[in-house]
Parts: sequence; C-alpha cells; structure tokens
Amino acid sequence: MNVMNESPRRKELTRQAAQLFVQEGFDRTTVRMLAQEMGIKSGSLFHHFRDKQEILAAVIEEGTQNALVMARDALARCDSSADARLHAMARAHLETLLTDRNAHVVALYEWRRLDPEARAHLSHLRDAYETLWEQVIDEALAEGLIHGDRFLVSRFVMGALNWTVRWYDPEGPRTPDDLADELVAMITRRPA
Amino acid sequence: MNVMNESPRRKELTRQAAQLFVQEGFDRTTVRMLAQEMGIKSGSLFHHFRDKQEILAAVIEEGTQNALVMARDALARCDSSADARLHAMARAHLETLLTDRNAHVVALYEWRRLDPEARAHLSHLRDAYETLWEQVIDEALAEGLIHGDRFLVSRFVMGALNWTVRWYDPEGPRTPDDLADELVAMITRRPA
DNA sequence: CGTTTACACTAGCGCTTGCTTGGTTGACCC
DNA sequence: GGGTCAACCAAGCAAGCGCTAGTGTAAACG
Repeated sequence: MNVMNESPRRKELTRQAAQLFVQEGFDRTTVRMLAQEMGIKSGSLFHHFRDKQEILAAVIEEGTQNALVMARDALARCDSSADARLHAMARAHLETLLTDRNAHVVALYEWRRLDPEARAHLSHLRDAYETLWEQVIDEALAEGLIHGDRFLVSRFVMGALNWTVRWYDPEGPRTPDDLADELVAMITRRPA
Repeated sequence: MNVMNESPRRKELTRQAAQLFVQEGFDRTTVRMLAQEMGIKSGSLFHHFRDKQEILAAVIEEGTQNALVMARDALARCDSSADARLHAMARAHLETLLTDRNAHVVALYEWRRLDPEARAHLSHLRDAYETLWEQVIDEALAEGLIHGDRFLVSRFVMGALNWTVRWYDPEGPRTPDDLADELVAMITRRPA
C-alpha cells in the first residue's frame, strides 16, 4: 500500500470521490460505491488510501490547495490598489468555487467529518487562505474603500461568497465575475 | 404509533434530537444514540416518529417555523422605513440563529439528507421566509438605501448571515444585534 | 533471466445499522 | 372493574458497513 504518494492515479480517484461525496454526502457514500465509480473493486481502493477518512482529507486538501494557489496568483497579477485586489480576490474565489465545485462543496459541508489529525493539518491551509482575505480587507480599510470591523467584514464577505454554491447556476445569465463585481460594489459604497 | 401529532412530548424529543444531529451529523447519529439521549429504548422511538427521516424533518420544520414567526413579528413591530425594517430582519435572523441554534445548524447542514417529499414540504416554508427578505430588500432598493441587483443582494445577505453559525461565539464581546447593525451598515453605505 | 513493484482481484469477518415484533405497564374512563 | 390507549421495553432480524487477508498478473528493473 503506497499510501502517502501523490500519483496522478490517486489525483483522478480523488476527483471522482469528490463527485460522489457531493451527491450522497460522505457518510452515505460507501467504499463499494466509491470503488464502482472508480472502476475497481472495493478492496483495491485501500491500495491507494489508508482508509475512507483519508479519501475525504485528500478531496478537501486538493480543493483548498487550489484555492490558495489561485488567490496568490490573482494577487500577484494585479496592481496594488485595494480596489483591484479586492476584485481579484473575489473573482478568484468564485472561479475556484466553480471550476473545483465538488471539492469545495465537500470542504464546506463535510469538514466536521474529518478526524482531529486531518482537521488540524487542513486548518493550517484554510487559515492561510483566510489570512490572505484579511490582508486585502485591511488594505481596503486603510484606503477608506470600505468601513467597519475588519474581522466582521471579512467573515461577512466569506459567507456571502461561500453561500453562492447553494444557489448559483452556471448555466444562468450571470458569470462568476458578475457576482464578484456586484459583491465588491455592494460593500465599497459605489453604485453597481 | 401516533405519528402525526404535535404532542409536547414529541416537541421535547425533537429538541434533543437536534442537539445530537449538530454534534454528530444526521447520518452518524444512530437511533440508539437518539433513544439514549431521550431516556428511552431505541424501539420506543418509533412510537413517536415513523422513521429516522421524520425526526430530521421535525427538527428542521421547528426551526424554520420559528424563524418565520420571529421575522413576521419583528416586521410587525417596527415602523415602515426601509432602514428600520432591514435592521429588524437582520436582528430577528441572528436572534433565531442563536436561540434556536441547533435546529438551524441542522437545517443548514443536513437539508440534503431529507427525502424528496419532506424536502418539498419544507421548501415552501423556506421560500416563505426568503420572500420576506426579498420584500424588505426591495423596499430598501426603492428608497435608495441600497443599490444593486435585488436577487444578488438578498442572496449575499443571507449568505453573510447564515455563515455566522460557523464562527460566532455567543460568549464573545459582540451581541447578535452588533452583528446585524454592522452588516446593515456595510451594505447601506453609512459609516458603522 | 529472476525479482520487484504497482495495481487489481476474491472472499469474507466482525460489527452496526434502521427498524419490527410481540408484549407489559400504568393512568384514565364509563 | 373491565376496556382503552399512549408509552415504553426486550429481543432480534436482515442488510449493509469498513476493512483485511491472501492471491494473481503484467510491466519495469538489474
């Protein structure tokens, strides 16, 4: 059992697991269902993952890692004005939420099913991401672009953004960038 | 099996079930755990509820029903200015989220575990609540208190509010009213 | 060539799950 | 004081669960 590796095979299996976790929820997804989706038998699954928990952790790690990379890239690519950076973060957030939807839905809904060790490890990743947000919020506050409590504003913004997975329809008329722009407009006191 | 009634006994059992569902998640909560928490044996549980699903539906119905009543009362109690009504809705929302926290956390996290019939029934309740919000948002838009797309603004606000169950600490320095006021300030373009 | 390695299989163990069945208890009612 | 009824219990069934053990196989390696 080569449990620790980052093989492309394992990446693909993780992606398929995410799909099922979204459809059925973690607890209702059996190892037999996972195996069938992957085109193997349930026993073979444990060649790639130590146990079912590890599959969940892999899914969430993937999604969070990607979000962090996307956000850092987006910040690196834009100028230093708080407005530009706020837009960049919001757009990057919504873009990962779309392209990597399954993994993020799992991260949002099944976080509590992680065992304590996995949770501790993944908390660091998530904290790094949230710190990015707080920095950008701080800059916007410093420039007078927005007002209010830094802690509360960043929580409110994260909530508004994450809630989109509940109602956003990719087939609808609105693009993720539309949402991002409207949200930033809403909190920066400029007409949309 | 007196399944349909609204006995006070059943209300109390529902409250205890909500507690467990929050702690363990619906799927991980066994009927034996529920029975123990209720001080009865697992078999006796099915005297009060048809099956495990019905307990979940009862928990969510309770919470949503209460939220609807609270919101309507709050609106009835305040004057007709959009600002006052916006505050009233936000405060009422956060107050139920606090006093009825268990039921609302279950509604937010375990909604997808409902079977189709229960979901259809409860959707109406939830829609009624969301319609209230959209009306108040409409009034605020009409008065020029806020700007933007009615649909998007109400979704963003609901997201920001519902996300609070993730991070809000009732023991902390902030009251629910503080949060409500800060949120309204954030979207109405007035300094906090 | 023989050995190793990655990946898959079959078969099933030990346990837990939601739920059923058949029966007991005690409070209330005419 | 016999009948009714809500509330509970003891016992257990059939199904499904995560996971393990042991084996097969084909490609890669020296």
